[in-house]
Amino acid sequence: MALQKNKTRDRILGAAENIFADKGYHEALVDEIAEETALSKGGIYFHFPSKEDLFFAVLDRLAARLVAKVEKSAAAEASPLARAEASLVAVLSALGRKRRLARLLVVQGYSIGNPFEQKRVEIFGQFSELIKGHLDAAVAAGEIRPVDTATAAHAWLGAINEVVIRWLYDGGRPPVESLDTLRAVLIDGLRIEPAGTGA
Amino acid sequence: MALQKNKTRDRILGAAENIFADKGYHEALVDEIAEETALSKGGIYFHFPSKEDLFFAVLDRLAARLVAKVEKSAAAEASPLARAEASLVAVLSALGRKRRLARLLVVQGYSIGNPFEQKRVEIFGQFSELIKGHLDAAVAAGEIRPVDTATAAHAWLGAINEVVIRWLYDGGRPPVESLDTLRAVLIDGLRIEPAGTGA
DNA sequence: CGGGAGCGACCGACTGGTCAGTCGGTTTTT
DNA sequence: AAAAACCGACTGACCAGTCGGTCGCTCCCG
Repeated sequence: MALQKNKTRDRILGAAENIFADKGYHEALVDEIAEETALSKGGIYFHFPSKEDLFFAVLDRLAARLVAKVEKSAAAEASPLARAEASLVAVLSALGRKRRLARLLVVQGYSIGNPFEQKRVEIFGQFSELIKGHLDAAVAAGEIRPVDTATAAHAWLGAINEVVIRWLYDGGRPPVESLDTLRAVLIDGLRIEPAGTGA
Repeated sequence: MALQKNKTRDRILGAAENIFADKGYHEALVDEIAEETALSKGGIYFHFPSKEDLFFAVLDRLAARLVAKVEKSAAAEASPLARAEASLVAVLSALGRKRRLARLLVVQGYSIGNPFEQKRVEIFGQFSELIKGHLDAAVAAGEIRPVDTATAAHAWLGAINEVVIRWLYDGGRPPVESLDTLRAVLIDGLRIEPAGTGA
């Protein structure tokens, strides 16, 4: 019956979420998901046409849950900027509460296996060290406020990363043309203006 | 001879860079790389112990080139903040000039195949739309300066993404504890302060 | 009221294609 | 002649997806 069908579907989605979160897409076997569901491989394929579709369904479900949560927190605020800020808080705390799901949504989704993620972290680390060095110096020189420069450096990197990705996929204008906006977003908030208040 | 060996090694790295950039890790076949190098598979394996090692060597080479370029531009500037900003510019323009390599370094390195990247873009798109909406409203309400809200939203997302990733791997404090820094970096630069100058 | 036809849900052994990596052998260099 | 560089057919493991079949339920017909 239809009800039963959806219940099983959900069971599969739940199990798949676990397995994918633990192992990433390539490492996860459909047979494992079947076992965790107490179903057979055929049973899985009765509900989903392919492993890929199953994976996407898992991601969709996860993203939908997160979007709902974020929108709810935003709705509680009065001003637009406060709503924006509330979204920021909501995403960070939601992801922070569920490490495994964060992993799935944020990296595993497009990852390849553990050593690869390690390498990615290593390479990005080089760049964030570089940025952090400059920010530290800027703090020391009194050019910017004394923030947590490590985190700020990661934020910079992430921002750059994402802007480049959007350019790669949306085929929009090259990343350099986003510079003004990035400067406004990333730098101006840190700056100690001669005329400004500071904190 | 040693020199010859390194020359061949470089030829392999170059070919591998191309293939990996085009197809991503999983889709790229060692046989293809061999063909592009005008070498046999065995020849490749004489120089690299595994496909994975080869891939990492490609990434290392790429990252090293980029780091060098970035450090060079930074060195030309006088103040720390200017050096930080120069790095930002250098990364963006370097990646912007070489789309394929950007792809390799920024996404393919830890990607899984095209449909997956598509899905990732789709899901992240939902969130950036959400953020963009709030930023647009904040602009309309005169709370923040009129920046390119789409780009700003992507920058936000990327920053969040990266902060979460660092937490996942470095096992540091949960992401929410980075909030103050993120607020400083992401929000304060946009804010139109009652006392501030603005532009 | 029994039986059997139809069907949705599920089973699990099997197939077919794919590739990373190997290895005995050949060529080139020193 | 020894070693280094390279060849390429082959293997072994892997795993997504298939397919003929089972099981239990409902509904209709005699």
